[in-house]
Amino acid sequence: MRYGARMPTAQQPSTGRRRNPATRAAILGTAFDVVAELGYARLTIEKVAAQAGVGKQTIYRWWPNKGALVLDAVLERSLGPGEPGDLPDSGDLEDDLTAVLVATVEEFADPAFDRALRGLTAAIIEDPELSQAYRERLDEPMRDLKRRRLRRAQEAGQLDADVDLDLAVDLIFAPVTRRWTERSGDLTPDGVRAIVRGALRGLAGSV
Amino acid sequence: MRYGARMPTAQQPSTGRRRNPATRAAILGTAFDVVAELGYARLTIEKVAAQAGVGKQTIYRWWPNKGALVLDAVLERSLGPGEPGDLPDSGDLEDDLTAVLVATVEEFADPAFDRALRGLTAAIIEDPELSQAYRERLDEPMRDLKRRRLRRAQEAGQLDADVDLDLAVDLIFAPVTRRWTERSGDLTPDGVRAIVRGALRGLAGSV
DNA sequence: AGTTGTCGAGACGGATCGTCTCGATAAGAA
DNA sequence: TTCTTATCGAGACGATCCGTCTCGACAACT
Repeated sequence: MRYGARMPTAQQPSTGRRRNPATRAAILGTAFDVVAELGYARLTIEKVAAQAGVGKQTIYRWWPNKGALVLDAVLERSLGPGEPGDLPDSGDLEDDLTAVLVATVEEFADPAFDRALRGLTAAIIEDPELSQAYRERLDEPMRDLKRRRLRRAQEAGQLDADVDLDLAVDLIFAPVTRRWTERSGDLTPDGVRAIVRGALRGLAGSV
Repeated sequence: MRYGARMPTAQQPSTGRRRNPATRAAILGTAFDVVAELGYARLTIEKVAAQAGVGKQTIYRWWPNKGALVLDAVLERSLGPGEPGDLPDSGDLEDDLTAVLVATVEEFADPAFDRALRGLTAAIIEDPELSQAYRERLDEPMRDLKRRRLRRAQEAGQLDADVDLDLAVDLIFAPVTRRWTERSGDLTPDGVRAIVRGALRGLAGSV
């Protein structure tokens, strides 16, 4: 299964009827709704097709499987048309990172978004190709924003100059993701701030 | 679906034929093999039953669904009969944590174990009840070992006395899990050591 | 000897899979 | 315009798997 070859964004051939953007939008919108309501395991192509008022073949023509469909659905819905802007930069790194993570946790609190993202995550874990597509289209762009904010912090002298930025991103953001996926651990604003503070100051800072 | 009520460890009634432990073992062993070969999505109860030489009903009698079956299969195979011993304590916290994480990464390198654990993780993300069972039977016991090691480090003055141990566990272990699930990031011994060092010293340690 | 629960086997109706074909339609090419 | 090509909705198809149910054999305790 190759992603990117017959993906929904494949280029048009020179002749023939063109793809209907409204159909694409209806499919992705319905796919998001279904995964948000039933989760990934109980999402079926037939259900999406019927609920979107679309033939099954129309879905199979553009997406190789459930995972690719859900990835596009989540991308379309969560990111929307706008370019992702930079992370906040108030001058206080700890405050800014906490704000970003609190906003993330608030998104998880929306049951529809929570279930949709869980569905996508479950699909990604088992499918290396989908995982790569996710990385390139969602994770890596977000990571880039985080790295940029951290680099500014280094320039401002708020972060050690020699720390690897990918390590820093993982240290700060991975604990929140873990608490979310495993449904255990403190995800309140205070708990999130403690993670940021711990990552910045270190667990053995005063010894 | 209630886990723990008709789980495989339910107590025997006073009379009637007893459950065959060999049958249970055959089912769990086959379930592990199947999820290790095909992954969770393509594992079916029918396949496990046929391959284990067992009636479908025998599986449905003891496990409510795929997820519960795979959880037991992984628990049985990975933990085995022995009690999980304590984490190493050489006196050097950084070395010990690095060793534990390197061992974890080496387990991920076994394709069978990798796929089985991915299958279980995918199931857990979408099923709150299964996630709770996983937490109680696998995650929390492991977490306890980690907390104990960290507490000894506090007593030895190698860790700040006021840090929350659950926060510490997440900071140290979550980054490795993230790199594994998303298949991106440095999982070499050096990369793992960098995570431990970063968590202990902090990203803004010398500013 | 009687009771009770487990076991392997497989039938069952239903859901969904992914492929295939159909007739209608739209858009560029000749 | 006319022809060619691709998309669209609809649904038939054989296949797999779901979860439930029933059967006859068997084992363990009363």
